[in-house]
Amino acid sequence: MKKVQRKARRGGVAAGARARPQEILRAHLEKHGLRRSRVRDAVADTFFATPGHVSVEELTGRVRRRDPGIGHTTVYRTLRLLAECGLAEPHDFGDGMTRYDPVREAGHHDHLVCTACGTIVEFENPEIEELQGEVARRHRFVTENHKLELYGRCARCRGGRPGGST
Amino acid sequence: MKKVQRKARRGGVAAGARARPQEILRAHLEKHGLRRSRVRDAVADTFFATPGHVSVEELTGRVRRRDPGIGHTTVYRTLRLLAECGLAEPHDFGDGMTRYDPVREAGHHDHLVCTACGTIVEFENPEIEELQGEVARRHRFVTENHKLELYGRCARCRGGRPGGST
DNA sequence: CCACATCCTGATATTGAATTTCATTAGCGC
DNA sequence: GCGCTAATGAAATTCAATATCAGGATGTGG
Repeated sequence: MKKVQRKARRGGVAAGARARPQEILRAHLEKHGLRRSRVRDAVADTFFATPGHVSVEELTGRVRRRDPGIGHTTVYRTLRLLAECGLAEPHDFGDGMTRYDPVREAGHHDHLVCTACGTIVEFENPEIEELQGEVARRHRFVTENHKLELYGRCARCRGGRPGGST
Repeated sequence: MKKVQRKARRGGVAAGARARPQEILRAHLEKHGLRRSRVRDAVADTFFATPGHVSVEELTGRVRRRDPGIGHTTVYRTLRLLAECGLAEPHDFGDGMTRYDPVREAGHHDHLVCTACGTIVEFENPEIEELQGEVARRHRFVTENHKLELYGRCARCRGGRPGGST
């Protein structure tokens, strides 16, 4: 009906990614006849040195501390590359821009987002994943991807007050 | 840290909404010193007559079939109003625009999205909700909201081929 | 080491959803 | 009706994301 898959891309090496990120990227480049470059490396290295959930703008800033001339266009492109080979995962946490998570280990993780301070906490929960699989199966879907985000207020932001629940 | 709550708004009457939507909206307007208007009613009525997951653009089209002069600005504003009193729920399914779900009954529902044809299927799963609650509690969050979306290919779009899984 | 085809880069322009602005119109208490 | 104030919608604006394109970098074959 529409073009829904734009963001939810996923490339070759995905679920069981083990080799070092640089290796995976290099393989991906080679496979597609793409070239390495100083700039590309700078963006990728910087990306993997961040704690996570960076926006493109933030990452551009970080990269420029190392190499001031780098354009945001290239950062966008490199992040897309990383997303294509499963090394970066795009997220929309509702603040108007896409944030990218570096994918370091195999396990998928989901997020708790504090609506007050913006803190993002990661968690894994195999039981939920299992139930999701059941739901998909029941509806005859083959899932490629999923996202789960819980929005609320973290302990610090509630600062003592009790508060409700979902 | 940032302004994360822009989209994930939620107003007064929320979880157990029972009264007719029009009543809830009217109460919300009165409470905030806002006025009813022909246009507002047209947008709200049209919205509740849609099957769901409409984009603003689509809804504007539908509303204009009833009242051609209506501007998209007003549709945006009215949807925000509806979201504020818990009658509409904004979603980002990754196709570049926000889609709104009319909230008719109490139960929260989540979505299966086909990445091929764009079909959106709703489902409810109390067990998952329960596990989500546990996760939040474990991290000392009080959740206000959550979203869970499973992306994959529906039976029709797979057209026989088997395919993998998450 | 060089030439060349091709990819990469980044300034700039463009897109498109969403919001703001603002002059005008409409709702509502009196 | 009167007057206050909110609502409306055309137009302008914002802003993340993408496209364009001239010039630079890269790697290959000779």
